[in-house]
Amino acid sequence: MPELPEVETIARGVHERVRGDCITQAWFSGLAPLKTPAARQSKGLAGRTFLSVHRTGKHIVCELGPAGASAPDAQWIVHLGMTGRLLVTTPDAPVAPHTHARLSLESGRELRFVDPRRFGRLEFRALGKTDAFRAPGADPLAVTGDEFAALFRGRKLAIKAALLNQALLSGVGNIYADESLFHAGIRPRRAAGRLTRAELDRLREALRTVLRHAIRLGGSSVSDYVDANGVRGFFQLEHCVYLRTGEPCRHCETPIQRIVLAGRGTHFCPHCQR
DNA sequence: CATTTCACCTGGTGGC
DNA sequence: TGCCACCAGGTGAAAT
Repeated sequence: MPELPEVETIARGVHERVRGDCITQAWFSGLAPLKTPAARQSKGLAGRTFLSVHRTGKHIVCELGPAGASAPDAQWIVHLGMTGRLLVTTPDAPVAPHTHARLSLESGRELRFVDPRRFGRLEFRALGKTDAFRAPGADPLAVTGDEFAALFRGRKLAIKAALLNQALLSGVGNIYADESLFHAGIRPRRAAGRLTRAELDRLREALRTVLRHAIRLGGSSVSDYVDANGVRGFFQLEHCVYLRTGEPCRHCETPIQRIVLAGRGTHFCPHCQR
């Protein structure tokens, strides 16, 4: 489900609702997709307070510590995979199928992780023992033009595949790769290293514009994505190519084409993108 | 090494 | 209605 704009929306929502709240108890289902064993997560989470929650790449990073502390001494890192949701609820709210984590909070609310396909990941890090979490790739909203161009230099793979590589850029997924390539007028199969500097500048600008616009609209709700409060996003209404196979291009009316690239459905306008 | 393919899961949709 | 093929926001391991 979630790419940078969706993860950003969820992280902001969770931050607003749980900051300053202390975790009294943590429960995990037997099938929970865990990077850290359940016992260690439960023990580490209980008694710690949410100091802040933010996004890094597609990861939601919860900074944890003693109540009122200025610096965190632990992190809870949530990756939502394809179908993960992070929801703040009342404790009596019905428990959705595939709920894999429930964190009871001192305020009486719960933070719940729901993930039908279990492609997500939950990780607990005690800082000092482990380094603070860092996304491997550059942030597409902060990267400079020179840095952006350098990411793709000499690479033979398709630009779409390069955009999806989190070690290069962190946060771009299938929707926003397709949408930004459309806005930059670039075919997804073009070799990344063969793009001109002007094209790369256009692509970086398209990414920034599309991602920021999507964040403003609360992300894309393609099937069932919702934010921390259970509210859907609206950016799916702005999609120009993603999941619009056969429909007319919004600029030139040419039917949108679908190919498979890097194992993912890839959508583009054969007329507007060269 | 860089790049590609596939497995990991459940659920929704559309054709027959 | 049922069955089946195919598709879906991601990513890491294995293969090339």
